[in-house]
Amino acid sequence: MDTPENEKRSLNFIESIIEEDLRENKNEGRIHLRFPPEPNGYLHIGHAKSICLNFGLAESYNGMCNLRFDDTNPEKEDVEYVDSIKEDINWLGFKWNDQPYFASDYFDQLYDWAVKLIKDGKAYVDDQPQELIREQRGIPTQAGVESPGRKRSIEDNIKLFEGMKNGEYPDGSMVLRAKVDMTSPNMHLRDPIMYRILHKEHHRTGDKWNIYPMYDWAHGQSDYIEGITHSVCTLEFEVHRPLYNWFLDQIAENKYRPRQIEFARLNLSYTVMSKRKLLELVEDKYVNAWDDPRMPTISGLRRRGYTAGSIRAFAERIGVAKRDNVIDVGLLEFSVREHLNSIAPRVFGVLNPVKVVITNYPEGKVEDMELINNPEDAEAGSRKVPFTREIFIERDDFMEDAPKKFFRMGPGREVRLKGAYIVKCEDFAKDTNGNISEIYCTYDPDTKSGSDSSGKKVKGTLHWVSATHSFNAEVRLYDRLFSDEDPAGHKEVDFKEFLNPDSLRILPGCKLEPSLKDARIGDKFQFQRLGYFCVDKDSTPEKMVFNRTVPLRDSWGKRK
RNA sequence: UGUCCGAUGGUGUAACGGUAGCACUGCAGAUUUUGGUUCUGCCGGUCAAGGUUCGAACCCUUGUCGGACAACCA
Repeated sequence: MDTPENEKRSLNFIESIIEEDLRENKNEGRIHLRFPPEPNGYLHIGHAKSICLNFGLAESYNGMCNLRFDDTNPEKEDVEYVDSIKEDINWLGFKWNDQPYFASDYFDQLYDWAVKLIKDGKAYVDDQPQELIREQRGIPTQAGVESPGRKRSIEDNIKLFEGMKNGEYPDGSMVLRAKVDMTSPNMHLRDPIMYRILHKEHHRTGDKWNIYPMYDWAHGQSDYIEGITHSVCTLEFEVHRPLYNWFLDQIAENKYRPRQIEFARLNLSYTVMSKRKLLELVEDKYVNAWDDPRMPTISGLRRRGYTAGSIRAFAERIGVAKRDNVIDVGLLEFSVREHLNSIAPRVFGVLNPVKVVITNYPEGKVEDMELINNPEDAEAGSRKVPFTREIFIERDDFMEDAPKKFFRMGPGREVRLKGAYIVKCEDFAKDTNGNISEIYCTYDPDTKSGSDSSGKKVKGTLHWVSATHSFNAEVRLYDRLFSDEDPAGHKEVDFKEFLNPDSLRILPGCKLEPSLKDARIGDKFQFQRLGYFCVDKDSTPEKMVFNRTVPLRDSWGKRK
């Protein structure tokens, strides 16, 4: 702190590698990363970890980070996804170097390099059926057998490969394979497929190509073209690294090589993180959309009310390493609360209202009570909230037979109405079903907030809204989408079996203080004593809709 | 019977051969006109066995456990 020159910030293993490279002046000291999403789905919190890592590394080491779309599979990819991905990265607050890059921009170069490999005797066309190729590959514990295509002449290979490119052959009829080693214990080195035939329109190259490169043939080469120095990816690509390096060695013209570094992907408790499963939830309508506030997508979290800052703080807190990990979803919630606590204006909203009549308060009288907007932020100022004879309080804040530790309202008890008066409960009424229908209180005029001369001390303070000035709104309460800690971790049980039936509760008749009428979509508030809420995009001038981002910590509710 | 990777409190993550620290969670207390925030304290950990060393979470060996790899997906 005061001795920064002596203090060594602890580094994660990737930072250690980078600093060592810097010391050795590798790549003339350039630091250049990339975030390479496939545009086949929406980004989720796991991607956020990767985004914060890559762009964050570029920021802290004065380097650059490219956004590159890994768009080599037109069967799954779509512009809808590239747009959402750009939006999400922007929203998180990161700037990519230059324009977004696309692997599809390198198709010509990739093709030329493939031809070079053929000419070098390092690649060949295989026209065997897919099943045969798979069989010949063998299994991890047992070597594969070589394809007859390996013996084809260079001339024939060139001709066939050209034919593939020109669309002379049907889908699946042949592939281009690298000639590496069918006996390698690493499956990825057993003559991996470089190109497949796909007569499919690509969202950027149109119908120009009838063949598309595979991931392994596209990725490292793209890194090379862009001058990437550190190619950071997740652990499942670790076994690809020898192939990544092999391909680079075939095409590189100097000693520069991008270096692939793998880290452990994020797992969150009570959450599924695979794109396939998230897509299934959307397509089969288990949730309403990709940005459903229950989704772990960046767009879902944004709509839920999460701030970019809280997600970045979360990513910082969870760290980066190579061991498998499951982060408690509570840590993500902690991160939003922490941020929202410092910035969210406090307001009154009653979710489950019950009417209180203050019998000794004059009918028709309105007092504007001065309420602090945010005790954490002196700049936030204050606002006026109207107080009247009839108000609403939270149904949960009243108990007919209240235990000793219950600090709220009950027959004969005194509580403070925050920012207003201390009231005493004198009586209550029930409807025919036995539910409390009205509560009758008296107030003490000497206890007005800010000018209390009574000397009274009470245990409980309640939020409230004026029955005549508040307005109705819909509030949506969210709970975790899955009831199991690891919904995707059960071999015998489909993850959808663990869907929480109460993940969304809609409260149609909530009562909000009048100042909230001016709130706009995305605005965030602390509904005092309840939690953090934001205005949902479903809001209309007639009916406002609020999402509960996260409840406040509740040491009372936990105890019960 | 294959190759690669990993193993530090309940959960994450540091310690780079020299006092096992930090965050979240949990528990206890203080403050509080939010049972919020803030503050204080506490509980709790190096997978196992050998070896190297004055000294090992860290280096070596063996074992155990976990993960990844057998799409014309990325």
